[in-house]
Order: sequence, then structure tokens, then C-alpha cells
Amino acid sequence: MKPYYITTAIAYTSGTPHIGNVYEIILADAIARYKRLMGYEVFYQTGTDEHGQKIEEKAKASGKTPQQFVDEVAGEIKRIFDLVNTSYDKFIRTTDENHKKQVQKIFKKLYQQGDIYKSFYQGKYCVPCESFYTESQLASGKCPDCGATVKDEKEEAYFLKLSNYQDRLIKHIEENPDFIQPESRKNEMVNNFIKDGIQDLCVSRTSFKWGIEVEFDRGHVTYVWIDALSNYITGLGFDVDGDHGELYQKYWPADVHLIGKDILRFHTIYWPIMLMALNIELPKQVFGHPWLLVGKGKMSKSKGNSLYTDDLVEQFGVDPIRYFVLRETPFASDGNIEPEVIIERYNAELVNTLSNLVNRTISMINKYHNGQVYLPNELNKIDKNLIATVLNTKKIVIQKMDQLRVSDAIQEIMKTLRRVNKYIDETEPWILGKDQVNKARLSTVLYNLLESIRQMAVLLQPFIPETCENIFKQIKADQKTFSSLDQFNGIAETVLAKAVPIFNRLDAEKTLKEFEKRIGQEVDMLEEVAEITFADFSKIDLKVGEVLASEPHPKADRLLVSKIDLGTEIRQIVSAIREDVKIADFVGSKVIVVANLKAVKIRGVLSEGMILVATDEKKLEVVTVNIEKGAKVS
RNA sequence: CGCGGAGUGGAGCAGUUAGGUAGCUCGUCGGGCUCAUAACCCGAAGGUCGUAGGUUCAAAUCCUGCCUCCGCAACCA
Repeated sequence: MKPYYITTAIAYTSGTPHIGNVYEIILADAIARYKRLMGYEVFYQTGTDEHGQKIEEKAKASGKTPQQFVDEVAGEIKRIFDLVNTSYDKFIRTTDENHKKQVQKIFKKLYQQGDIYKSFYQGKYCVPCESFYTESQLASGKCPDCGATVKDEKEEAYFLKLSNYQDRLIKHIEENPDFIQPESRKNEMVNNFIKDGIQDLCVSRTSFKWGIEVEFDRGHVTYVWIDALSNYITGLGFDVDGDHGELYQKYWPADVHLIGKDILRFHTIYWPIMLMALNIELPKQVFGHPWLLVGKGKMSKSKGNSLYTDDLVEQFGVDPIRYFVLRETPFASDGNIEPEVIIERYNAELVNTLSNLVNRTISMINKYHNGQVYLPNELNKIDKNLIATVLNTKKIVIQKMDQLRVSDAIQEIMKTLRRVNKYIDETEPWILGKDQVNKARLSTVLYNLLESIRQMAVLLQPFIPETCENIFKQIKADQKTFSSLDQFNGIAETVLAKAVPIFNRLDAEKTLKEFEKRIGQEVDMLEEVAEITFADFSKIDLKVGEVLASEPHPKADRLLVSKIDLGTEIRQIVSAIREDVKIADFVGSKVIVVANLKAVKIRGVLSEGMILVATDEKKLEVVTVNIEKGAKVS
């Protein structure tokens, strides 16, 4: 059997992934299941990326060791992947011993052959904060975090030399048009990042400890990319010294790395160069999939609009969610997940088209033939037309799936299911059922329906596996392979039980209410603010100020630079209100200012305070008052 | 002139690579049917394909300008 190796990006263990992250796992799962049905020997790898400063900090904040912290989060991530029924063959963690060992060896080898060199990471260094800042981040030449004086400092770091491989990479991309998919992304990579020359990549850090130690230079830990990207080969048992595991021999190079379009750059530039340096083959394809958006915006924790897999699955079920995310996100443009849209698809496609067809077919077999399924007799024109359509669906689905056009593939199956529903109207079994004379004809019609359902269920297996099993059970079908679709005879004579609806119609209003209640509870928890004492509050010096003048920030399109008269002095304040305020109305109004806020430079302009505003999801309003400037607010 | 994407009947989208009667799903309206979960089937209304020009026998599709929206980057004291 032909091997097929598919990977997803590994999930960062800093927190719970939302449905947008899980979408990638489901997409990869659908492809993996499809390839298995096509007769490939599939290896599907996913996992977690567990190192880095952010995790070190989060662990510390929650009073755990980094290892405890990532163990918990990785467990949670794995639970969610299992919840949506993903059929991965390996769940790799970057804290796995073998992975760490190989990353160290890779690092060492690249260093020894001169692809990694030691140099200095230069910047402005703040001693108390132990951090580097770039010139533009500084506030009036001082640390933006604590205000201390910064000094020019160099930190030792290792760099991966990319320039050596640049030409080879361009050549590879040009000679392998399928390497970067979708194609529109290819140009973006070449034009933006490669042609102008690639900057060497910093691959080690000394500012944190939670990472894979550089073997020959103990103060350094490997910085994200060499660590994370290597998982694709270490998971297969790659060994730098050539003592590879069986899986590696069998499965590398990967057939496809499935990743979000945002990290395409790392997978199409840094990763190939690393592989070239290691002198191993490049993956056949890197596919940057689109995003699943909530409403119109990108899902993010800070926006509070994330949807989580647990809630969605509890409300709608595993297969409907799998179905929805796969169906809704097209090949190249972003998908949209909203409860209203889920309900619509659920009712229109899963209930009306699929479930109802199965239900009415089994009901008729029970009503007219006491559940007995007979083999078909002579076929007429209508039958032949139906059968041709059904048999042809496999070809179209394969064609779409081979291009990873999952949504289109599902759409084709739905189209055929609608055709099958129409067949019932064309053949009018309820009329045939009135007279025993038509028994042979009715048997044929019912058989054709059942076999059509079986064929579509076979094709739907990669997307909604549990549902298909349910259908197979109800129609007593045991032929589930793609090769059983070449002929229209996969059902044997048998007796069926009463139909049990696969999906029940959702009441839109009721479901929406339930769902909002579920989500609402979580939002409340997230927005809970820590209590402070009166003393804490009195530290804030709030004053009324009159806006004397205001103009757009010269170098930032959301910012406004205003002169505010506090009565005793005039302050310059930068605020992100340009999109929400009319300057003409703003000037002359009296606003509330945080007067004792530490001054900072924002995009080169000094800001000495903060103007209070009120915001909700839709708009932003500056808080204004009608009292003399200089008045104290408390 | 930072990078990129998108503007097609009420909604969501396909069609643009290789110009040639504008298509799908949902919704609306009318009809049919009763095996089925207000389901299913048929039909209809509804679009000057963002805009202004250009090329062409012919433009949603090619070229140029402009407008609007959305991501990313930057930035949010």
C-alpha cells in the first residue's frame, strides 16, 4: 500500500484552543480518513508545542512548574482532539525525550557544518526587566515597561544562516508549483520574504530557560522554530546520525503539512532551508488553509468572541460540528462560524436532505414490505438516470478531495442526495404500494433508494464517521469501502428495523437561546475583575481637562494627538480614538484624564496621560463632563 | 505610495486561470404530493455582476483609473 503522511501544526500549550484551531485538526482528519478509504497507508501526526517564555511565565503565575503546566494543557488539548473524533496516529509533544534529544543533535550538526553561527542579538537592554527593546519601542529613550534607563547591550545568540540556501529554495518553489498551496499564497511568500533577501533567523535565547538546551553551550535554549518544526521528522523517528526508525523510512517526505495561512512563512522558508541543511527531502506540499472566523472578526481571546469546541459539541453534537466546519470553510477564503449559520446548515442539509431521506426510505420499506429488502428487478429510464448520477458522485468527490477541496466534495454529495430525494417523487412508491401488482417495481425502487443511501454514506465517512456508522447499521450495510462504489449492488436481501431519525430538526429560536446561555456564562467568568481596595483606587489621579486641539498622529492611522488643558498645565495625550471621534466635536469638550499616568512615547509621539472612554462591542465614546477644567474626579 | 483579500438578485457564495445565453444554497411567493422531521418535489419573482473609461463582433471574465469593505503589519496608556 502507498504511504501517506499528513501533519497539522502542533498546538501551543499556553491555553485552550478555540474552534478555529480545532478546525485544522478536523480538516486533517477528514483528509486522513479519505486517504485511508482510498487505500493509502496513512500516518496522521498532530501534537503540542510546549516550550517558550510565555509558558514559563504562565506556569510561574499559576504556581506550577513548566512541566506540570504543559502536562495539564497538553492533556486538555488531546482530550479536545479526541472529543471531535480525530484519528491521529501519533500525538507528539515537544517535551518528549526523543524529540528533545534529536533537536539537540540537529542543532549541533547545523552548528558544526556552519549553518548555525554564534553572534549577537543587539538592542536596548533594560536590566530590571531583563528584556531587549528595539529603538521604536522605547518611551522617551527609556524602558517602556518600568521607565528605567536602557543601555546598548548585546546578547549572545545563535543564528541560522539562510542566505546559503536562498537560490535553491526559489528554484524549488518555481519547479514545484504544488509545493505551496493555495497558489495565491505562493506569490506572497516569494515577493514579500524571499526576493528581497532573507534575514538570518535567531534560533537560540538566553533570556528564558524553558526550552531545549543547546548541548554544547548550556546557557542557551533552542528558540521556537528549530524545536517546533522538527516535530515533523522526530515524530517519525528521524535520527541525525542516520539510524532512522522504520516510520521515517516509510513516510518521509510528508505528503502535506496542513497549517494555518498565518504560519506559511515558517513552513515554506525556514523549514525547507533547515531540511536542505540537513540534506533531507522537502515535504511535497504545504497547504495554508483559511481561517474559521466568528462573525466577521478573527477569533481571539482578547475580543472575547472565541467559540470553544466543548460548548459547540455539547449543543450540536460531534458530527454536526465536524460537518459544519468542513462544509463552511471553502478552499481559499475564510469560513464563518455563527450559531445561526450552524442551525441553518444543520436543518437544511443534515436533517432535511440526509436524515429525512434515510428516514422516509426505511419507513416505506417497513410500511410496504414489512421491513423486507428485496433485490431489484428490471431497471427503467428513471432508475438508470439515478444510478448514473450516484455512481458518478464518487469520481467527483475524489477529484475534489485530491485538491483538498473538502467543502466542494461535501457539496457534491449533498447534490446527489437531493437528486435521490427527487427520485422518490418521480417513482411515487406510495402509489405502487397500494397494489400488490406493483410489488416487483416497488422492490426495485426501494432497493435503489437504499443502495443510493449506502453509497453516499460511504462517501461521507471521512467527514461524519459516526453518523455513517449509524446509517450503515440502520440499512444493514456492511460494504463500506470506496471500491464497493463501482457497482450498484452493495446491499443484500435483508430485513430492516423501524427507522430511528439520525438528526432531529432544531428549533432556531430555542437553540439559539440555549446556546447564548451556555456562552454567556463563560463570558461572565472571563470578565470578572479583581477586587481592589479604596486605597488602590485613590492612587489614580483623575482630572477634568479641556481639549484645546487635536490632530491625527503622523505615523499611525488609529491615533489622535491632543492637547488637553488640565487647568494647571497643558498635556499632550495620544489616544486610539481616531476612528470613533470627529475632531471638530472633540475639540472644546471636557474629558476625564488620568493625570498621574507615566508618560510614554507612542509611535514617536509623547503621551502624558490617558483619556477615559466607554466602549462596547459596537462603538466607542469619549466620556465627557460639564464642569470646569482641573476638577477632580473621584 | 507597507502587504494581501473582497465587492455578483433579500442573505451567503460559485463562476474570472483558457472572454460567447449569469449559476448554487438559504429566504420569499405560487403549485404539487403524503412515505418522511412545518419534510420532499415542481414553478415564479428578484441581478445594468462596486464605479468610470478602454480593448473586442462579444466583457462578471482582459487593461486603466477611482470608490467602498475586510484581514495582516504597525499601533491601542
